[in-house]
Amino acid sequence: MNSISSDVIRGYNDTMILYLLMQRPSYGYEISKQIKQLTQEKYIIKETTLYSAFTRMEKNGYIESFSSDEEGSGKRRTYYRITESGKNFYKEKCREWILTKEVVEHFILKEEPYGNN
Amino acid sequence: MNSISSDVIRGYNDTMILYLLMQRPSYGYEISKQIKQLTQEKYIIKETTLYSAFTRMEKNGYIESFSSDEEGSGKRRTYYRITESGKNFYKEKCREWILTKEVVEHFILKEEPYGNN
DNA sequence: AATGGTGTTATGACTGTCGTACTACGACTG
DNA sequence: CAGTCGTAGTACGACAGTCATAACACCATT
Repeated sequence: MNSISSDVIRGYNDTMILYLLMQRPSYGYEISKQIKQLTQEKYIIKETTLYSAFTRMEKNGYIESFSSDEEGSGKRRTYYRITESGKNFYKEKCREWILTKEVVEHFILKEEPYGNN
Repeated sequence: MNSISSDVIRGYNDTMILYLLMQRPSYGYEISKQIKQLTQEKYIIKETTLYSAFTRMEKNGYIESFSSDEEGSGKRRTYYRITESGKNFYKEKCREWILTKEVVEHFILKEEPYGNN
């Protein structure tokens, strides 16, 4: 087992999604692909987690949805864009991450890279 | 607000507790004090969270409880010590933390220390 | 016609954390 | 000596985020 449990990443799903939405509006399937790629498959977000994050964050005013009235075909997608409030939330989360790192690292023992046991 | 939300630290409460139990057997109240001190009050674990972590981890075989038949007075305490299985779990969690850091940091923008906007 | 990739939604369960409240003992203090 | 503070733990029910499972729908390729 060398991937990441959800309890550990919990609380950063929103941050990840918002980070990607800060670059450009996007939709569920694309976001999930990007997370997979960026983390080299170390973290793969579950569909249900992703979509429920969307609805939660929309309810909180962090993102806004709009339909892709793309000229072309019938692929129905719901796009999301980040709001100002969402940007602020994201920045707060980034600050919180710095703190969290500090806190957690007090409780982590690093193994010797050339351990001899 | 400059402390840490529980969703973010969730999944590391166990790790923190186990870290402290690796140094010596201990009990709830002491553990909670130590976490508070070590993090300079940046993180304060809730009683209920702590004690439910104890019962969960004992059930999972990561820790064992024993009563303090301390010679002295009637202070009733339940001590816990870490098991071999608990040590392994802890080490796994440390490895996972390294991974998690890598993963999350892909999605974090660091603010310029001398930002000029 | 079947499969695989794209794209989303619904439902109900589970788990860890939390708020609130309570018990209990000892020591200090006004 | 009643009240408060620090120590130490437990009970209960609620809640939020994640998950497993499943289904729907369209398109392209085989």
